[in-house]
Amino acid sequence: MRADKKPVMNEMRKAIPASVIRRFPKYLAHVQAVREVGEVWVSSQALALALGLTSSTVRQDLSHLDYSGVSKRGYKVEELEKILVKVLGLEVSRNMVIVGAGNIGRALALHGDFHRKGFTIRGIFDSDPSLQGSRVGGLTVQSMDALKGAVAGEKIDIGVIAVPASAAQDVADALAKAGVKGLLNLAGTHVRAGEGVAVVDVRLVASLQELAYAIKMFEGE
Amino acid sequence: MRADKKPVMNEMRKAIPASVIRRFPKYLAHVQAVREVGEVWVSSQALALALGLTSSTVRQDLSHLDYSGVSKRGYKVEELEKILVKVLGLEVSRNMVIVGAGNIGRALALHGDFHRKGFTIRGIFDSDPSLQGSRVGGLTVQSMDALKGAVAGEKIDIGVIAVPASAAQDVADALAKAGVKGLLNLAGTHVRAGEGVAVVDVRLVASLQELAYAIKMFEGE
DNA sequence: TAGATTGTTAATCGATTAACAATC
DNA sequence: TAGATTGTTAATCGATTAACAATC
Repeated sequence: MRADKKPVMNEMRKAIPASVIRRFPKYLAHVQAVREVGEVWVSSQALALALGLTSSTVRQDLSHLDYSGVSKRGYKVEELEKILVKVLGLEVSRNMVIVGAGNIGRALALHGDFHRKGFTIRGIFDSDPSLQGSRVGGLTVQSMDALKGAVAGEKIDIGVIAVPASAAQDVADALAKAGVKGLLNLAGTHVRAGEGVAVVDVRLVASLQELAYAIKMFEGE
Repeated sequence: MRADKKPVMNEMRKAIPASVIRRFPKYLAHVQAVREVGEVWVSSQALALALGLTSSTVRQDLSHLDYSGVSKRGYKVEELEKILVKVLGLEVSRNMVIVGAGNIGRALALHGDFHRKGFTIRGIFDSDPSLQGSRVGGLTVQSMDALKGAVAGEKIDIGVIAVPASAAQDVADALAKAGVKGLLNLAGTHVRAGEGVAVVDVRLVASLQELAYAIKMFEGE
């Protein structure tokens, strides 16, 4: 005996599948590139070719958006960009902190692209006292004790895990406890996070291992 | 009228699905971690819990390997590690070059983890003359003209694309022409490569945008 | 107009999950 | 031995592709 479904689903749009959401950033990057080159229209064919998909997949994906293309012409580049930005929630810019001031952590802190795309790094932290106090771009490496206050005080949404695998789960826990809502995990291990904290893995070594497999296959075992 | 299938498929093992191959690095990382901690056996349950999978998925995945677990005990950590290393083709170490000596390129060049995992960076290249000649760890930034010779001379298997999106396809073409068999793409755009060249994307900005979506959803639109 | 391209439905394909006999 | 865990088959679920009427 289950509870009935809501009799009227007012304004209830069905969720967009994760597989589709993961492709949206690719569409967005392409659409921004062609806009800068002055294109006004882009077809599902052209998108498919540029992104290594089928036009059928493209049309299916874009049908989840609150925007329709035009027969015979395709999608208006400017409109498509606008709606993708909106769906992904990119009109608001997000603040991040990085935990781990090794090579990777420091590089990410210096990487201008993130800021340009609306993700601003507000702090960098490391448990190693010998790194604390050193400068990384405009930031100073702080101790882990300072994490909680910074996240609360500066409205930090995203924590970046740039520490060795052995420390990754502890850092994830500390970031979640400090109140971030998303974790970007560059450590090679899986980290668990509670309800209300999203985790996305950046597969650095894993991607190289994937390549190693592909290369081995090419070589014919 | 098609050609008949080979009547006898001697030693023909069916290909392992890409979805499974992408999970193998995660299994491997975990198995190495628990080995270092002294564990001898690991069950599909334990693996599932640690990696955020179901035990059913774990058993399906591992059934593609040329190794069987043991009823009541699970999988032998040491054996599982060995077979995963073998399947992924990680007994041979691979040489890489990095194209792009910006923050990300330099950080990857300095990142010791890759070497430790069997991926050694043999050169770093940039088209910007003001960067050429500068030192990055033990390497000197070289011009793009030097790329072809280096790849041929040093048996380079993998090229890392660490340039802005606008240059990514050109760099991919240059690397493929120079003879690499795999591309690790850190630029935000899709790159195409011919037959015999594998491409794996590292989703840096895309992952942040995925997080932005998840965070927007938590916040309730 | 004629032709090209969308949005959508249906078909196919593949991946995940459930279930359970075999087994140590 | 009894109980726990594997390997595998079958069922389910979801994602991709094909096809085509609607349309500008």
